[in-house]
Amino acid sequence: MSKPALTPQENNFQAIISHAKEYGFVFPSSEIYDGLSAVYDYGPYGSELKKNIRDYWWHSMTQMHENIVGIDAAIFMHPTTWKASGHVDNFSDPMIDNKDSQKRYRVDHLIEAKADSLRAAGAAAEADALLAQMDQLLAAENFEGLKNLLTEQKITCSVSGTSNWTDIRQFNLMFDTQLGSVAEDANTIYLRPETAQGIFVNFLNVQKTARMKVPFGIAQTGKAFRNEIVARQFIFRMREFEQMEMQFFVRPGTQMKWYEYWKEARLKWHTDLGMPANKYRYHDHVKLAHYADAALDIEFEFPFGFKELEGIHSRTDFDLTRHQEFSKKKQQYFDNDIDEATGKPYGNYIPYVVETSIGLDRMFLAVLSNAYEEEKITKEDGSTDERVVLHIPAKIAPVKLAILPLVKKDGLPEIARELMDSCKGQFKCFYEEKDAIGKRYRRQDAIGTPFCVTIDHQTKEDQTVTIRYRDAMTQERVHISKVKEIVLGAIA
RNA sequence: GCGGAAGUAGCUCAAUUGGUAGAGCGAUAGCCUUCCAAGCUAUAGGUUGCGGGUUCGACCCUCGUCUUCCGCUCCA
Repeated sequence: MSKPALTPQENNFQAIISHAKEYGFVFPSSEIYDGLSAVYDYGPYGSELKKNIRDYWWHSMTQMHENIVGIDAAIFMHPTTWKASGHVDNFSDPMIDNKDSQKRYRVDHLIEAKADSLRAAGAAAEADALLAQMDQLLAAENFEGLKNLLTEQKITCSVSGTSNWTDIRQFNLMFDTQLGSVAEDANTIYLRPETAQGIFVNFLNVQKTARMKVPFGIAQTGKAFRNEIVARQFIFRMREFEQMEMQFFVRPGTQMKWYEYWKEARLKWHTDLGMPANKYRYHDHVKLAHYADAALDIEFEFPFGFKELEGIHSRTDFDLTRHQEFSKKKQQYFDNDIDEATGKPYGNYIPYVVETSIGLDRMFLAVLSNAYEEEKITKEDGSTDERVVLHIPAKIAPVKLAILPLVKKDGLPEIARELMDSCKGQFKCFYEEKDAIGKRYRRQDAIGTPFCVTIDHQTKEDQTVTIRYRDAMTQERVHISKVKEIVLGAIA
């Protein structure tokens, strides 16, 4: 068996991963100990880029929308939170593999399918009994019993047609740990598998203290943790990842209007950043999660195909209602606005929620893979060359401006240092006087610096410098005093 | 998790049938002073992913393990 050739896209993805490591964007976690599966660290330029993406999002949410405020909730939450949210019940599924076909199934799906076929054959009572038995075994976490049930019911794999099953295993997607220093007194708590619940449990705190009126939103960025069975594709699916999400609380009945609004608004956020529209598409969910009445993904064309980048979910009043039930604390809002239909205030209700949730690490990967180019250059003498350049939008580029004295003598470094000092308080700058100027330009290309400024001997005569643009590789002379405003203009 | 493939310096790769690792690029320091990586000098950097086994001797053979990639699978 020969090794299948890599497609150009896969090849490109490998190159992006290598580039990310080589230039200090993303490192495998604990690499000196052979790494830790599906965990990555962000390096000097990676952490700048990630922070810039987060800031751009935060700014667009909490600063550009007067009715959105932010919070920063803890990763640890009361364990009941996850019972209310449904994660305890729905986030851990008993799985089983068929040894012949090597297909994996959720045990409950297999049994439900059998029940459906029984019902179709007119044995509705038998089907109900089967499901009742399954629920009982699931509740008791009796995996042996469940496997016996599969055997008794002669449930087979649809691919191999055999019932050569492995043992049932539980995959709990939530990480747990102990709260409290004394083990026997400890309670099991979970690392949050999503950030959303931190917003829901603070709904009234925020609404009251910030004096918010429906419709309004609460934004948050932060880490979430999922013990994925398979976590792969670089930073696309990690066990520890960062979400940027906003829960928008609306009057019941208006959720579809807001769902449409945020569907448009969120795609616009991406294109406003300069990301290409043709690499985006919507993907409507056909099968909805238990909490949603509408849901879609904004997908991005990664090097390995179109994949989910962001989700827009109409979560109804599911979460707040559940928290009200479990906490016994009312989660309602009093709406003083007049309902034109009745002439009276809308009164008390539990708001509906439209969620926008984007993976920061995925956005990082989208930006990086979109930016990466191995560009062929034709030089003035007709020979060709190649450069690796990251076309990162200037707004979020790790370094905005590189300041380069043409030579490191004749007083040029002093002028360059002066410019450096006047700019570095406003945006991230990089100073370098080593090596030929062309080499320094290429190094900046590799980390996506949009502007380079070169101080030469003419600068001493007329205070002009050369500003060189990353994408077009063109350059022009401008007065040294204009440099700061050119950069600020591009990143505002 | 299953199946397949791969791990040698920061990167790309070498190293006859098994004989105790080299190059280019890159990096660092200096010289040169030149607007798109190409000059000169020097330096650093590897228990060959890790751990056993076979052998006089292992980068090479073998077993295990870790990591990564591909295909399934899973994914609020």
